[in-house]
Amino acid sequence: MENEQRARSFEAALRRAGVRITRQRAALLRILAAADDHPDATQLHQRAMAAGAGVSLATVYRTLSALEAQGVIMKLEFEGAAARFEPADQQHHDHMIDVETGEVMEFVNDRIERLQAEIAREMGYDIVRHRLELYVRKRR
Amino acid sequence: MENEQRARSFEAALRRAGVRITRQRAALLRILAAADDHPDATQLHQRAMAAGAGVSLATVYRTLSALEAQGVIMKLEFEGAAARFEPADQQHHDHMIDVETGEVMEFVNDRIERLQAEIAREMGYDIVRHRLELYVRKRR
DNA sequence: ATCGCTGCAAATTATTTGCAAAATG
DNA sequence: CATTTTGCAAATAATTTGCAGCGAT
Repeated sequence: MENEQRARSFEAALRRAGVRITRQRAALLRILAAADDHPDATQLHQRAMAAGAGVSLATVYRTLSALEAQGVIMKLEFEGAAARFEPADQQHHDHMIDVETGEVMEFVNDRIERLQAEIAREMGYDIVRHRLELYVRKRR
Repeated sequence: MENEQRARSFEAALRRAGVRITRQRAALLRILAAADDHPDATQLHQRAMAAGAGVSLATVYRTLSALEAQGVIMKLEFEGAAARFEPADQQHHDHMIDVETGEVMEFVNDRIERLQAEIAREMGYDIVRHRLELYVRKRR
């Protein structure tokens, strides 16, 4: 499977930055590489435990911070919920959250991206990062 | 001053909804009516105390919840910070946060609003609410 | 053999809540 | 006067951290 491939590339990035790959981190990297549902710290902890990797929740948090600092994952803070995480090795995108089911979807829109940069520029600023979330409900 | 006017209109909305106007709430409403800097609960508490209104922080939180439920104020949850609040009697707008100073600015862009609705619609959803925040740095 | 990393439990931060007393409409 | 609302302190929830021992390079 290519998830293993992805996990290895994450490890490589970390090694390059001088971050040690421990048993716990290796396990979390594989779980993150396989996740496509934006899990939160508790879910990652449960998955790691289910996978037989003994990891404490504190270590999950510490690892997530390290991975975010290295640009391997991105932290997502949606309204009224624990922080969720997603691998960062993908195209930039924004999120759409179904308020009924909690499902998180991704979307890309270049026009919006350009308009944002334009707005910031007009006000004399450069965008460092941005956050665009659409809280939606399935149309009936 | 017209802030007093605004505070009264807030009170009217609450009375209409059967919410009691206590000394503490009246004080907070005036502080909110005069605030144009998106204060958080602690700041509102400090301002209320400074204004001589004895209010507990718990009451500040409970009042803010009530005001939000009545649509009098909006709660803003920016990255890595306590929730901030702003009066809701204004045109819809999004926020731009200077990552260096923490300053919060407002902006409106109809094209972005339309594009968002379009994106949701194309995916079969209706937008319930959305959040667009630009974290920026002053251009040099 | 270093120096970073982990587990555990205790500490933080922001916010919420139970309960008896106080205040509003 | 019937209900809300308040204050206080204790409870939560998510996340962070101190410290002593363990383990990766």
